Amino acid sequence: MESAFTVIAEPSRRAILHLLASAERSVGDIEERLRMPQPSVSKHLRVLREAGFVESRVDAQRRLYRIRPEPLMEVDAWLAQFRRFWSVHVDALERHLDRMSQVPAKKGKKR
Amino acid sequence: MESAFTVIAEPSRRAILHLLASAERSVGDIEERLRMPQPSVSKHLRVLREAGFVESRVDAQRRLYRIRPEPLMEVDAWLAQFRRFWSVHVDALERHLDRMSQVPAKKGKKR
DNA sequence: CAGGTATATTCCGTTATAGGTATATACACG
DNA sequence: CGTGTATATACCTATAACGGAATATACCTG
Repeated sequence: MESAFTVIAEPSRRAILHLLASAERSVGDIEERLRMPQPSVSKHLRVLREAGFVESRVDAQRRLYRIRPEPLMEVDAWLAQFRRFWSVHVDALERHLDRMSQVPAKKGKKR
Repeated sequence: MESAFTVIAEPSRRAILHLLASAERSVGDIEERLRMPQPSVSKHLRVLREAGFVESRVDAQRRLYRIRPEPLMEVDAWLAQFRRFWSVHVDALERHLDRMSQVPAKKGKKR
């Protein structure tokens, strides 16, 4: 199977995923929003589907596609090993925000 | 310039980045740890360098390569739009771990 | 400056993939 | 059941990228 990384290497596929991030959409919907030929959309959706990024359900003649998170989580997990390279900046920002907000959050575990 | 996504689509390049995540390394070091021909290593390092993933410094005849976080941060930023798809599960895991750990962390903001 | 070590580059052949066009399948509805 | 709409697939071509082998460059040391 295609690796999650090679699948999202394609700009059109990232654009499709971006669209689906906000809502479930039909092929024709994607086609017109991205101004992309319909066979291209279908082909990219096939790749996305086979790699587990999306799933579809039938609605009359249309197929409605939506995000499946698993492969994206895999990418996220791979990225984890590098977060310490920029977490120092994030921590600095966090400290800054802590100083700014004078009301201490009682249950401070959630961001 | 090559997109950060296409650069990390290559398994050998992800392997190199993984190695560099733990320490700065020379080309020969990478070569033997990954059992990969030296020209391949150099060529992948060139791609990584030109895309901003790594930088090198000179140490006698050797070049020592280390991570630069910017392109990885870009990938991380792109992933952000999808986190809500699995954050519910992460929260569930977090609650589970909270229940498991009977000693409440006094300064619970850091993990 | 000669020889050795470390790394980079060039050249080449193979292969995978994206895009375009045409066509096929699926479903709805009169 | 025929026509229109929505989506999928097949076929083809061009191009880009990887890997391998050979070679070039850089730098150190005696």
